[in-house]
Amino acid sequence: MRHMTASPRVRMSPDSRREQLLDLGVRLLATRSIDEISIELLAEEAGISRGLLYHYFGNKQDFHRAVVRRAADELIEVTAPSSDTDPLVQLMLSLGAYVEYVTDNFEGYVSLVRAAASGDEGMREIYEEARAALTDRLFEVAGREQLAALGVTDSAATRLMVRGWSALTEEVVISWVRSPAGVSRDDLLQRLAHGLVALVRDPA
Amino acid sequence: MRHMTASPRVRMSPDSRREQLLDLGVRLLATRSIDEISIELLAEEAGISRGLLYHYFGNKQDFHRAVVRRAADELIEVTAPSSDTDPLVQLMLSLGAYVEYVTDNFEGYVSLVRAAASGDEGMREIYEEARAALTDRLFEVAGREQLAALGVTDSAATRLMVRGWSALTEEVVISWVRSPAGVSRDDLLQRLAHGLVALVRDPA
DNA sequence: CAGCGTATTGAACAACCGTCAATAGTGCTG
DNA sequence: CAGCACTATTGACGGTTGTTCAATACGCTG
Repeated sequence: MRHMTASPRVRMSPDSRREQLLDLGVRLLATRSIDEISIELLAEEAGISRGLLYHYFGNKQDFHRAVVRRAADELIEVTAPSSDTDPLVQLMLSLGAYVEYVTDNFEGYVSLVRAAASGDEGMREIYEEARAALTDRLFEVAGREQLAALGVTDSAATRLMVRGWSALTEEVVISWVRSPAGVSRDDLLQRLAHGLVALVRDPA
Repeated sequence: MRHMTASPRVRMSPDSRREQLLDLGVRLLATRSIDEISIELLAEEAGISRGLLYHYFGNKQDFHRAVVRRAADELIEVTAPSSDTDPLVQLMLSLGAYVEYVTDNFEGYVSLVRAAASGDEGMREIYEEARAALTDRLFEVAGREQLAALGVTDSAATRLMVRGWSALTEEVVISWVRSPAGVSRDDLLQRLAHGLVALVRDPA
């Protein structure tokens, strides 16, 4: 039963206030889509006036972008690459961490993906960066030689398919978490990992 | 130079009025995202009052859904399956038609995909149906035996990967149309088609 | 051409975004 | 410890857009 006491006025340091608002934004993202987070709602939930938000973020769009960026950063951090030498093992581990994140953080993750697909250009840019960060590191650890050994060469077509695989993975994992339908976690990871290799391998 | 004459009041039959509004909605979708189509804008563009829209559609959400449903139906119709017997040829032809549609109708298509990813549940439902219609027919024409010959059996895992392949195809085609980066149309189609087969084939 | 059904309007209300001058915490200074 | 300055914070205001509803007028019918 909070909110009963309309505390008079709390003056915080700009940093902690900003932090508080961003955290709250990410937390709210688990319950509603990004554009259901109105300034109105956020201000009330944070116990501040609407006007204050504009002291920290230029406008609603800016705030939304900042929230999404933070959520994306969390995702990237949590699914950080391990230090295994075998690129396929590496891939499986990363995928596993990713699946775990989506599982534990389902609603929030869905909101993140949705936000990325919104009309806003800057929003999509943020998400593109995050996606790139997630996939690029998979290829960085595997040297050019190791990739060649798998029948993979770097090319525009390859990059295109990797991008596609990202979209596939998102869709499949979200769908799987919603209803696994008897598909085991290991099977899922196997198919995704092998899928990437198959999609990216040079045509015979 | 329309809009100069604020024609006094035109009384149309409910059917043609509804049609006009939906068509206009789809047309506007080529220029802006779905939620940039405000009632305000639409009413002005259609030369009617804002209030009238509520005579035909319950609210903005309903109208947006109707517009997206219509756009999705157009896509399905345009990429209708041919009558070739070889499922792989069939797939290539369908994919070709799809790529052509996206090319000719780029902005509108992007808006459609974005709308589908919006927060609205009903919106996504509409899009899910459309996606299912697009992929299901690929598998219907190929009989169970033909699929078996390709090493494919129907299962939850298969359906999951098909769904993922849809997302992949969307992403890849949109990305390719934006910047082909030297990848030929044939190469694109080849990779998508082979990709589907590889993703869906039973694990060795 | 009068009358009727209903397509259509426009005013009114609500919710929300964004701005800005005024207010009041907080730390510093003498 | 009192006063001061800095600035975080507020609240009221104007503008846009979604939604409702009683009043209006178009076009058909007898």
